Amino acid sequence: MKHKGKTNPPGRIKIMKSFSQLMAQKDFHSITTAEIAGNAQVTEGLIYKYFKDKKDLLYQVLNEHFFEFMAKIENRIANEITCIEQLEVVIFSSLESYADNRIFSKILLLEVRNSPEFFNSCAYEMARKYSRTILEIIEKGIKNGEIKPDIDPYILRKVIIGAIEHACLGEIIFGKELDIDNVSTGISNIVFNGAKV
Amino acid sequence: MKHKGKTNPPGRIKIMKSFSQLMAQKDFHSITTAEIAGNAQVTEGLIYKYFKDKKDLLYQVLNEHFFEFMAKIENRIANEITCIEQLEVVIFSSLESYADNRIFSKILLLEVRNSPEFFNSCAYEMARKYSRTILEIIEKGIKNGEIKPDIDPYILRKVIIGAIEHACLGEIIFGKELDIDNVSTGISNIVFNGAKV
DNA sequence: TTCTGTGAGTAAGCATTACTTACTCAATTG
DNA sequence: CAATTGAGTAAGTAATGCTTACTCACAGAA
Repeated sequence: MKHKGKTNPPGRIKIMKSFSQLMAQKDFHSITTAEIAGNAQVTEGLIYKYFKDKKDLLYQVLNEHFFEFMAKIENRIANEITCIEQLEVVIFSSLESYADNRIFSKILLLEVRNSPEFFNSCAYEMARKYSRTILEIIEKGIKNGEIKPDIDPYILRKVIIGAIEHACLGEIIFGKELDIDNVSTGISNIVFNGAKV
Repeated sequence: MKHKGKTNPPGRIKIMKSFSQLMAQKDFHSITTAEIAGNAQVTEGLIYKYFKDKKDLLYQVLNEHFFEFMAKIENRIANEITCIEQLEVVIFSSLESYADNRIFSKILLLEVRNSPEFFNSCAYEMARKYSRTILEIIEKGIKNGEIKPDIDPYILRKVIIGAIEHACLGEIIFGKELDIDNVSTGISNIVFNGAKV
């Protein structure tokens, strides 16, 4: 019998917690279902009552984190007036969220992208929304004259998201400390003012 | 008996070719050793004569591609005089290489980063070299007055590499066509001249 | 020529792992 | 109280990555 998603039984919660803990220690593929179950003090079979497969568990954990991430960012954007300031807030908040939620960033930036199923998942819808938000701010900024009219908004978005994600990779992979203020103002400075003298 | 690496027997070549073909079709984890061997018309056991494990095969294929990648970039850099032009060449050539070598970019940007062993591999050494080259150009550009002195070279590098990699992800994941000229001049324009009016 | 060592390649098995099936038990609900 | 439903379990299965013990061909030394 499959889980309908109406309730949230303790077993389901324990499994997700256990899995999150393990994700902090090692990569997805080297985590076994036996390990997840053992760590959650549940039997292996129960995992498959609540999750289609191991990857579905990954996506659902990711999704939970994504909600918080988006809520925080959208709140902060609402407090800014100019488009440049809004983009600066996106850069800062993204870095901050990635930095103090290692599991989230690890899953999103390293684990899910290689499996095609992800792009049909609920978590991917959130990612698109985030991306769309950034594009809309850029387009608004071009219209109201804050951003140069000859800039391609899609490319500017690529630069911004790319910079954010790459800045976090070092942190995630090597556990390096990330100076969020420094890096976020650094990125903003380059992207908005340019590096050339 | 383990392979010493002195010769390059036909079986080894067939295995690498077969694996590359399969990587073009699906992701690493859903390729089985049986499939690799079958496609190469070799027995499964032979894989483990030439490669430590499945991942080692992945790294060795990646490494081969990396050599060409680096050779091309270094050649082109040598033809440019100013640092800005050199960085523009790095951006253009990276996009070009990623775009017309899907397997290489797929492996490097999607498959290897999540496994810690990669960072002890030979291929990772190449990646570091690439990264170091970019940093050195930036530092030279700051010294000779082409690049603003208040720019943090590490952050500028993050922005450049991040933009390149993110621009390629869409291509790799969704098979979208990438307008290399347009994207590379777009990235250069933003990074060097800034997006703000 | 014969002997010997070595590298290429194979066949069959082993251990682990993701996932399934058929079940129990307790709690609701009509 | 009977019936149904959801939480949880125990034991298995198929498949997959990897290992082991082997054969065969052949190049060079004696």
